[in-house]
Amino acid sequence: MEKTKKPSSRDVAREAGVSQATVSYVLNNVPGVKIKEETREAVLAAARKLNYYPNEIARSMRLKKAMSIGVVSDKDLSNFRLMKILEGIKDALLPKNYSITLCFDKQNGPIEQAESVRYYRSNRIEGIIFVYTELREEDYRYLHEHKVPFVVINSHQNQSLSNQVQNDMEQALITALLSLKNAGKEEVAFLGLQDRSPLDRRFRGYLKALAACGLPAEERLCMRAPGKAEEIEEYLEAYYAEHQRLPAAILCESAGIGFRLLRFAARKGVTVPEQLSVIAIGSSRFSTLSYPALSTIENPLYEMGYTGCQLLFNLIEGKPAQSIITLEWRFVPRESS
Amino acid sequence: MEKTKKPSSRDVAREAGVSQATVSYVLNNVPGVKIKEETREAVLAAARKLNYYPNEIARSMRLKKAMSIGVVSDKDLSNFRLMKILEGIKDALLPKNYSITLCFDKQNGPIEQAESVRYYRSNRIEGIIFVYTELREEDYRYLHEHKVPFVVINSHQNQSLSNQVQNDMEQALITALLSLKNAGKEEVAFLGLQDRSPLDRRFRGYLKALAACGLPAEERLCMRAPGKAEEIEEYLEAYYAEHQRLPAAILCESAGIGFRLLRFAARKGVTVPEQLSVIAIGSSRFSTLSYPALSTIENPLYEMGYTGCQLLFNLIEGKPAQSIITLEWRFVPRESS
DNA sequence: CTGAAAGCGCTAACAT
DNA sequence: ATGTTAGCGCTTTCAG
Repeated sequence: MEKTKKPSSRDVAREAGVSQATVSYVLNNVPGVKIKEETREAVLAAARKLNYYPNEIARSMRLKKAMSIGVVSDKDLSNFRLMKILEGIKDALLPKNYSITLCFDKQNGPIEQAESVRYYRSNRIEGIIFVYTELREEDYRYLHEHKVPFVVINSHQNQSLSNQVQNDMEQALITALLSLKNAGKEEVAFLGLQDRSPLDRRFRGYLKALAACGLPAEERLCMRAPGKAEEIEEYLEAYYAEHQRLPAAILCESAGIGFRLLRFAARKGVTVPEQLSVIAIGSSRFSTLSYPALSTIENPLYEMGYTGCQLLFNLIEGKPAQSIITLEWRFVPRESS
Repeated sequence: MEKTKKPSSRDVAREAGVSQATVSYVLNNVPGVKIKEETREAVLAAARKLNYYPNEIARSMRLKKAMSIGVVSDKDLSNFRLMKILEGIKDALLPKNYSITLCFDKQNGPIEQAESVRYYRSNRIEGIIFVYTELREEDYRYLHEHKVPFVVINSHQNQSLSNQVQNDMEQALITALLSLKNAGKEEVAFLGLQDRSPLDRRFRGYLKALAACGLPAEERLCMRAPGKAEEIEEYLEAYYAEHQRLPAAILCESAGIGFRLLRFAARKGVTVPEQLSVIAIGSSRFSTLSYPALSTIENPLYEMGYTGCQLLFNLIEGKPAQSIITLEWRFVPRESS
């Protein structure tokens, strides 16, 4: 692929018979600089004739702005989440002509060696959006100390840390439980994994919503499986063997777990939603494709991306801004409840 | 976020008591340039002391290399595909220290106005990877004419066009059909959409594999639904009403359609795989989460990304390279067949 | 209203 | 073995 030399603003200037400065003025519509209509036309014509497009790298260099922001995700995140969030980020970026640089941070190493942070130090990006389940506290500290503009978009964070797009699922949770209650299902269990501190918030939300709805909270209804999500069907098997039945309704910690519960119910011949109502917390592009379609409580992914990005720009531009933003989840009933 | 001025190579030079050139030499390990161990140490020490990291923008500018490639996807693509491909691209990029710039092209407009192409013209990226179901022929022409380094990664393309990572599913298809035949299912239908020229290849592959396996091809077995994927259950309803039964085995055009067929079967009380075997063409992260888990014929997404990226680099660097690469699909049996 | 000139941070001849 | 120097393509004072 031979490099056909691209014209520079200098070439355009020569072609139009003006100076380079003038070219810059008209092409950027620099405010406060008046250009005679005649010269402006000449420049535009020359640019078109030569097929000129400004070199963004040179521009970046001069302006000392990378014109790009980095987006990182820990790989465990469902792709659906990330893509939806990316769409939101992109739309927020569009009017600014910024681009998205995808970063792939290794999860284990110290954050100062993460690709995203290296990119920032090298001026390749102006800020970082972490789409993480959880950013370690030491990483927060590091980023703050080094004045790296960043925001964290997540749905699991327990504490209210700064630079964060948070979300509130309490109301949606109550709406969901109420719909169960109205359907006569007074016995609502929670199914999740034991060792998942990032998702604890969901369990606590469940407990809180239970109380708000006047529903009983019993030990038997807290189904916390040991091990990994892949093994949850074994847990259900054991639970079923012990209790000889499933609760009337089960709220699942994640969509993945919801699907597995659906699998289990189908295997056991438990009909959903007649004998068992299932609702999962979290979005999935598969929700409408399972049988029955999975009712979910969804986080506003697109909006999280959009606002997160705006937050980041406020940080980059040093504008005063509230550094924690909260968005609402919503209950989307489908066939399984 | 106040900009704490970052040190430049000049600062490092001053600190180490050497020239800027020397700094560049040691930091880049320029081949053919010998530096006294002593000075090298001094430079390294100074860099560490000042917390110096080279400004990649300036470097890009000088080198006339953007150090980034653009990746575009038409939004209809399942996210799973894209993410897997991105991982492959990333790994191919890693040793080169190139980054990924995500581009979002509008699907309808002319390609010369697409973001990816604009980024290329502006020197923000050095080449483009299109993860497209189909790139229009006029777009191919445009890209070639303007000498834009690009490759297309897709699984649907009918014709053998250049700069493409292709794939061959014939063998995998035969393996799948054979496994059906061995299970006594001699009647294998194809379920897909009518108006989907990009996916026609799959249908033709089915026909070919059928012949190769000595299986009959009947009109009744070609289930081509009108309308969109969302409406396929209605089509199945009609088909069922007309024939009073489903074929013994059905090969689905895509994973999404496979899931919908599973839904339909569950609703009708048709047991899978006993009464009906289901196999879908395409990868999905939900294959293991449906009930029963969906057997699929999967394309080598990661490898497609990886090789696609290498192909692109050959183009960028002007190396001679075969411009069409073919990778093999593979059959992954699960519970539904 | 427009031009001349400086310089962003880096690399690579070319000198020494 | 290292230093000098000249730009890369752009924006932006500062003059005119």
